Amino acid sequence: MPVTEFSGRAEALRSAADRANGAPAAAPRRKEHIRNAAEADILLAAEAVFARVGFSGATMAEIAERAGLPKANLHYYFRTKAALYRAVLDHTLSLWLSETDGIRRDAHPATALGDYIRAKMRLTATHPDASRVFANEMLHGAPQIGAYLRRELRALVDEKSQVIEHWATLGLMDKVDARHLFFTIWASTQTYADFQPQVCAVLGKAKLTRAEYERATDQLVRLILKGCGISGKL
Amino acid sequence: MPVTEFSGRAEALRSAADRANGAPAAAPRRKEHIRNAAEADILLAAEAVFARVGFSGATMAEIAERAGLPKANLHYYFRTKAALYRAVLDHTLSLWLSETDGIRRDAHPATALGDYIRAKMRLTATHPDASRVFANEMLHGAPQIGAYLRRELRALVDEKSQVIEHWATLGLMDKVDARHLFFTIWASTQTYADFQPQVCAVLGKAKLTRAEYERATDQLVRLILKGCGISGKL
DNA sequence: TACAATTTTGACTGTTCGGTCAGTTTGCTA
DNA sequence: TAGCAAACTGACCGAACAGTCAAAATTGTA
Repeated sequence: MPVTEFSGRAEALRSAADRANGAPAAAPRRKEHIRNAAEADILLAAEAVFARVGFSGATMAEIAERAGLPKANLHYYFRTKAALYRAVLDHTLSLWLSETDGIRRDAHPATALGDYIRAKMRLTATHPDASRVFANEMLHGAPQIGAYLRRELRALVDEKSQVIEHWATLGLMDKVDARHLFFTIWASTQTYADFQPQVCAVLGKAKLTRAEYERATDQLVRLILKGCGISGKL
Repeated sequence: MPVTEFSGRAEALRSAADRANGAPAAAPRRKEHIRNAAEADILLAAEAVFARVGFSGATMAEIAERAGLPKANLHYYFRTKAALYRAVLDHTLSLWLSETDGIRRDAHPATALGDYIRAKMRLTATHPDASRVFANEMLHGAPQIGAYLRRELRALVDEKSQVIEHWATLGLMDKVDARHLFFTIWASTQTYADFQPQVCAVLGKAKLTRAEYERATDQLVRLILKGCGISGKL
């Protein structure tokens, strides 16, 4: 679900570059795999570079080198650096959204919230660069995705907050401010990507191992469930 | 306690620019107020600009304009953009450190941790730009302050973690991984500065009010104390 | 007041980087 | 295989920017 799109029609037929650009008109179906492959390579390289040095710090030359093609070719697929950045952000946001599905009235908060935290942590572990690009955008005032946050994200959180309040009225958990609870969950999970140097320094490790992630996840789930007064199961 | 310093002698006599630079030799004591005032202005302006657009995005021209002096004058006080950035970071870190004083063996975890969280949140509310500059540095791999993290910060956290483990053996709280608990506290508080656009968007507010900060603080203190099995008081 | 050191400043420079363009190559179709 | 559109590329350009410099102004002091 790209942020920068307003219609929604025939989306599958248009490429990420099309969406981000305005772009060189529809390709005759067959050659699309070339486009798709090239775009995927570029997006991956761009994500890594944007994550490490931010938007202004990134150079098209470095992204090109990392993607293994000449700079001019980058500009063939993505007209401007800004367009490429938007495409990376769009790609990232589509990852972020789908995780809240388990938060439904008929679920039990222990499993629903526990699974949500676990899923969020897994995403952080598997896509740290995506997390960092997102964090960077946020840090700089969210100029690109501010509208998306106020629309889609806010609506989603409103809906899920009602579910949580419902659980509270059923006595399944304490009355909490659900929105601030989300902030806490998001922050506590993403910090393992965004602040990785700090985490590694304090733990005295060169990198975060699978085991360390599990340790962090277990403790966080326990802390938050207990903190919200959610008992073991059922 | 500046990070980039190794000696420690006669520190009060040397200015921030000296420390960051290598610098134009000691001034004859008397005129120092000019230096200090200018440096303070510049650091304030630089913090704001670095926070908004990051290191690479910031221009010396913009910082100069914001500080109300010509660009060349900036370079008189801080030789390079990198030196200025370091000075801002140093200034920020000195804020960050002193907050853990209340975490001592003879304190009760309810007050010690509660006060710590409250202090951290207050710092976030009063110095959001400092938080953002720090976050930015972290996000980009902490090239400047990595050594500091591995030395001072790690030692500090090791020490405080022992205190928390001690509390657990006394039965005052659950056995938790103290280091991960710190990560959670840091992330959950700083998110109100670093991810402010997201927070505001979800809450449907243009800016975070004093009341909203208090609401967030109260909930976070309650959540974490209860989550760690720390009972009301005494 | 004369002087020396510090501070201030506008003008200038070399470099880096986003973006363009004209021309070539490649892949598909008839 | 001819023809055409898409994909690719090296060379180039102009703007933005960090950093320099030489000279002027200010400040403290003897």
